[in-house]
Amino acid sequence: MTETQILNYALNQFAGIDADAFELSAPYWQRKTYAKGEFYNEYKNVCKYLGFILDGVFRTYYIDDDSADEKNVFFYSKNQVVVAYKSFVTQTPCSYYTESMTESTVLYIHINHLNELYGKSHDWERFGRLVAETAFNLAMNRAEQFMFRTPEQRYLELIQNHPDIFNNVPLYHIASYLGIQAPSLSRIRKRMVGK
Amino acid sequence: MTETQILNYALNQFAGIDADAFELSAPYWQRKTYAKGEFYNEYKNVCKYLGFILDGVFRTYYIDDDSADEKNVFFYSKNQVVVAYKSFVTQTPCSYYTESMTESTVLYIHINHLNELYGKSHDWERFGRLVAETAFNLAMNRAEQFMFRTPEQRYLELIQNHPDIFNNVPLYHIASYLGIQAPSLSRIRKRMVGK
DNA sequence: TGACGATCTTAACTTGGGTTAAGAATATAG
DNA sequence: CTATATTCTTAACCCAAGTTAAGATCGTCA
Repeated sequence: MTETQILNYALNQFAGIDADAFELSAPYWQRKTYAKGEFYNEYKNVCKYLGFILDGVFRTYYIDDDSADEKNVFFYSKNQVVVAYKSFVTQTPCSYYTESMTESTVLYIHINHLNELYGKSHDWERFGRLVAETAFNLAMNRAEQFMFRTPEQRYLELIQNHPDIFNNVPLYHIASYLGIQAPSLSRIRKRMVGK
Repeated sequence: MTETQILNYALNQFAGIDADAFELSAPYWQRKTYAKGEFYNEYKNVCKYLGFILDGVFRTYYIDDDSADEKNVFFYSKNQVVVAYKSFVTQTPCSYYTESMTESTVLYIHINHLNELYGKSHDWERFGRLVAETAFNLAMNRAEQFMFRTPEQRYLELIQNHPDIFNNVPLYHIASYLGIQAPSLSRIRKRMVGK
């Protein structure tokens, strides 16, 4: 499959974008490769693009003023959308950094073109709504992980639900995502060997 | 001001709903009072109504299978929307309970009527989008509170940003919302006296 | 393959929340 | 205005995560 076909297929799966609707969007998608550590969007920048990950893993992280260290907020991997959602929909500066953690390839579309598509087709309107719901679910899941689960439970769920991320990301980044320090994650892993 | 005028004003503030658009919706709004402890929506029920709180405080909470105790997820108070958002937009059973914590008064609208309004007016379409954004912000803020702040910081921010809630809710419910036990909140409060 | 840098684990100690149960303070109703 | 229920605080003990620094392991590239 060509990259365009992959995108077509994925958009159809995600939001029922049909061949005609995809045709409308075809001229707008651009391709970009990211080096490891390259930013998708930076702190204080307005996010103008919505990206579809063909390959690679991205993370968005927060830099704490006091503690000065990075806290991972979201991971995004292959066949997922990468976007600084709030910044993108409100076109306001972002509070986070979003960077590529590996060599990555992305197809992306500009917000103006997306807005244009919203007006042209119900399929794309539905896509917009589903991206909104996805963003909400992402945020809500994150809140629930912290409100209802222990670090150990969060760790197990990550391995279960996102082995692709677990297998491609250093443990100290996993720890940060789980809301704990690297030594704590080591202890959790050690404790679990007995089970 | 009559209750309808209050609603009209609030909808205009929130989403720029103009007089004509409000007129369209007027026949659909219903009024209901809730006794303390009465449910707005229950676990496993599909949330069919979006409510506007004229007076009172609501909470949504989660019941943990293991620990068996309630965990407060959101508070909603006067002049805010109360709705089990995910259940409402997807019309699927809710994972939470949402109940009134005080005597409350609500104006509510059925999802079918709201969908009807979306088709009839751009003002109402915008309203729908803004409710979606509000829900996202609520969830994202909650995630951020847990990812980036200590329990003490969360406590201070709650007092700062939501004194109305702080003043109308027992401390053990605040503790649950902050993700800690009541004795821990007492310790935090004691620690803070010195500052 | 050998050396360097990156990553992961471990140890020792500190800190803060969890748990349980008792008691103090506050509200509420009779 | 007392009795009762509700809410809040305190105490004592436990346990998990934070912190810091050292050492082990792993990868990579010259």
